[in-house]
Amino acid sequence: MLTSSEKKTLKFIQKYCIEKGYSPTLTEIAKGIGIKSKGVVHRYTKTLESLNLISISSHRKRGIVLNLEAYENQSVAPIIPLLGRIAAGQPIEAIEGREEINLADFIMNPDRFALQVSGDSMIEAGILDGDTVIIKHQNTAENGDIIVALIDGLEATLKRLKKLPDGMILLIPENKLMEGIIYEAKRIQIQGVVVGQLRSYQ
Amino acid sequence: MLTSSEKKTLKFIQKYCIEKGYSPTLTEIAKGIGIKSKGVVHRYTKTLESLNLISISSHRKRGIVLNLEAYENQSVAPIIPLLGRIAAGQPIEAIEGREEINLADFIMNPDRFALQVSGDSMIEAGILDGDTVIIKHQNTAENGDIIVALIDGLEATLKRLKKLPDGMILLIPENKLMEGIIYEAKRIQIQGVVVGQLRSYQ
DNA sequence: GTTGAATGTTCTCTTTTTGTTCTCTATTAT
DNA sequence: ATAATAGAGAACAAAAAGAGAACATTCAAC
Repeated sequence: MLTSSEKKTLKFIQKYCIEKGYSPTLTEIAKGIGIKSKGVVHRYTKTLESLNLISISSHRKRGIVLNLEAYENQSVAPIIPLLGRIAAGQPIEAIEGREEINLADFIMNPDRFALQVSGDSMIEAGILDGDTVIIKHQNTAENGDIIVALIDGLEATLKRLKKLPDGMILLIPENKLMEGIIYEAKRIQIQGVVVGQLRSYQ
Repeated sequence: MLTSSEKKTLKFIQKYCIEKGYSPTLTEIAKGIGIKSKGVVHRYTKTLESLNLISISSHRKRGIVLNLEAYENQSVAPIIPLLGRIAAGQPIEAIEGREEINLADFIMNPDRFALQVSGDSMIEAGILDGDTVIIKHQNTAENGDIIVALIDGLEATLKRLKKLPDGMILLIPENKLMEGIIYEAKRIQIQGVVVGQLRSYQ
């Protein structure tokens, strides 16, 4: 098990390598984790090396290499490091306060369930064929929510909700090729609201 | 059988480990369960150890490790039920075999990290401004992969990769309003490949 | 090549934090 | 009354964190 300083050191190295494409010097690490002694940093990196988390080319400057395979057991939690914000044409920008993203917080909750999306009707909302959407089970929704609606108790569909002033309900697909359809409110039963979406590229 | 204080202690340790990825100190536990004496906490952890619920590395700081048994009754796994497939105009179709989706399987793995996306350059690939992408850290990629590329060791960007026959590299944004740019291979450093994407609507 | 600044390595020392072991007291249930 | 459970807190042991000096090696500029 790593001590907290060692963990801090590893995180700093990881982040630095991702952002810059080369590894930091001991002094840079020291500054990065808020201490003054590079000797101490050397001790930490040696520990990380002995745990096979990094490799060090002896005496080489910026000679640290991340061992990408070896991050197991580091965290039991569904937590992945959130390194920052990426945009075209700029270095990766740090996001203050948030250093990791907890998938459990992000999506999990008792009243949630997942649905796999089939079809292209929500493509312009960034929900593609094959994506998984996380639904919060509830019977009401606000204008603009993306909902799972049951039409006539029979057909289920994923659409954006708009309540019309005359009490009718408009279900809008997010696809230029398709048109929204207006229903009497009593024909529509709201099954849940989309609270998350995820996609795997593997 | 556990006393209520011991139970409280175990729960706190479990929660702490899940959230932080490392174990709490005795003082942190004391504070967490609302008492002042770390000596008392030590007694509780010793009991938990004797019941094989946790393991303690003697004298090590943050040396507590959860034992698997302590885990299972806790339903800690990041699992949400996967109810089926939804498409416009049909009842929700059950997916056989898969009844739940494990976020850990889905996205987590040792060498992953997350980046928050800023900008619209990948909008037609369903990656919107503000989404989080899960990156697998690797230095090579295949044609068609969406990659984090470092240009000239300076600018970081998220683009689709195309290796041209003449050894040049084309980075393609997924946005009709933007154009791909061709670079010499040596200017481009691949930092990772997008393996997942997620979005929260909350 | 030679040189010098930058960087990595190896020490020793001190301080701080944390774990361990006690003893003492209070409360509660049987 | 007795035993079990809670808790406070002191005293000490050990680990971890950190400073910093001294030296070795690289590497780029000359």
